[in-house]
Amino acid sequence: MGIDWDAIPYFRGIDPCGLKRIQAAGRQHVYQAGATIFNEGEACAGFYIVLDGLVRIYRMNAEGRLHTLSLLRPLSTFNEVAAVDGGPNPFNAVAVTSAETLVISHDRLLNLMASERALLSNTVQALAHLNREYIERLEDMTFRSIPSRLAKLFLHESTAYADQIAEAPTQLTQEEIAAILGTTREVVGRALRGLLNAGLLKKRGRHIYIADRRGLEWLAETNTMPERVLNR
Amino acid sequence: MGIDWDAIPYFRGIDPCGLKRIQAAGRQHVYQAGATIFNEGEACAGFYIVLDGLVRIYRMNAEGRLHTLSLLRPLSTFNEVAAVDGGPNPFNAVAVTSAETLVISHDRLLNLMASERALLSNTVQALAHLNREYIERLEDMTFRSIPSRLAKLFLHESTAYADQIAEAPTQLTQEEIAAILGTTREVVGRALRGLLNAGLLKKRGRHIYIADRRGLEWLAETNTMPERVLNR
DNA sequence: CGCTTTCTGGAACTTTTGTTGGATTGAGTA
DNA sequence: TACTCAATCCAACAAAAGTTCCAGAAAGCG
Repeated sequence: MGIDWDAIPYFRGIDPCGLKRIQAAGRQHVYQAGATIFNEGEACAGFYIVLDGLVRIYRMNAEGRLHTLSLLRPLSTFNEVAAVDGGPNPFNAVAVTSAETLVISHDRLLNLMASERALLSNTVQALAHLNREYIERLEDMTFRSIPSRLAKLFLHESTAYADQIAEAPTQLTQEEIAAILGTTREVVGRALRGLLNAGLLKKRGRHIYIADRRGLEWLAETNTMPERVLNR
Repeated sequence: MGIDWDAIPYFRGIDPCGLKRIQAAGRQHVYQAGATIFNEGEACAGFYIVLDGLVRIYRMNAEGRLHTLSLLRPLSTFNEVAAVDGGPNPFNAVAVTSAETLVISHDRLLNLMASERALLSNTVQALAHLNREYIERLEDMTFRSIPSRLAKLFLHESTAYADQIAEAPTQLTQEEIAAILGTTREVVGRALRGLLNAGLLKKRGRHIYIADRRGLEWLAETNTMPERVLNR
């Protein structure tokens, strides 16, 4: 099956010939659910493209608590940093579901960047974008409370799927959410209860829906619970 | 006065002719102590090189608490992310002391990168490096306690100046340290007292010295106070 | 279906961090 | 020297986050 290269920012504007060389430089890998893709600190594993499945990028502290930096779906890329500078992998990667990836080694990536001008400048753009994301997350961790980060997560996940009023990151367990926010399950449960009580979220059966988008936005931005606005 | 271009990673390996063109593309700016260089969210201010003085890169939350992302000395660079993607500045920059900078606008930087191959690939490396730093700081914020972050800061600052056993970031006020760690002055004071009591740091007059490097490293890595090792 | 496993709800408690406010020190300056 | 301003110290308190524990609910499976 062909890959939709244009859906991956790194490969935009590269001619078919170049794409062929890139594909030839890559190796495909299949992972079972739960399989480790690579570990933090190990020698550079190369540049990865998720072709199928779900991949978790995470870090773990000494006590075993883990922080999910991202959950990646197909056509997302990861480990660009190590792939580019050849240093050790900056985080762990694991296949959440069974997954398939395309890997380009550090050496080959450098070669490709040397011959494909567009790849090089796309990489600059992509790295800049990544940087912005990290700065944002860093500020979330320093300035925002957990309810606020949770609100942000709901807003983000809901718009990611569709702009419907009601969608929500409901397939995520509290454990997963905790790992994303960098806290523990209990705390997430408490915060979730808080948002439900405040009327920002609503539960129907298993699923949680956004009840008050404005309120969530307020909470996400200001870190304070919105005054109970009962105008609806 | 000439600039030591080789001391700036971005410009390594560029021939004198290219350096001349780069310098020609830059504009020099002088700032008084306390002057704002640019603000977060504003249109891209370009690529900055600190030529003289001390520059603070920071973010601020709604309540006015500020988070110092870095304090930059001469020949450091900043705002590369916005300069490269042309987006809004991701943080604020202010001259702490009177300062001098060289600025290259987004447009000109793109032109230079188009003609100077080495600049382009150096930028990829530099952005990757920046990324690693942010990942590291993100993990510090998620996993480490304030005493632990403080220990890390002391270790980092002390080695930054010299590898002497006793140096310490003592010219920083508690207020400054608090902004770097993303907390408040009081908390820093308390943590500092804790490290002094634990015998990890020592105070002589105004200055604070590292008394037990091993202990600090332990604290920075494990987040737990080292058992009182009285073997000295 | 019954059993096991995973996920959730929620209370009670501890620890850490943030906040407030007053006392003290010390460097610089009139 | 006396005054002033900034930095520090420290205690007491408030709030947020982390921990422990147990009881139910739902999902998956033999």
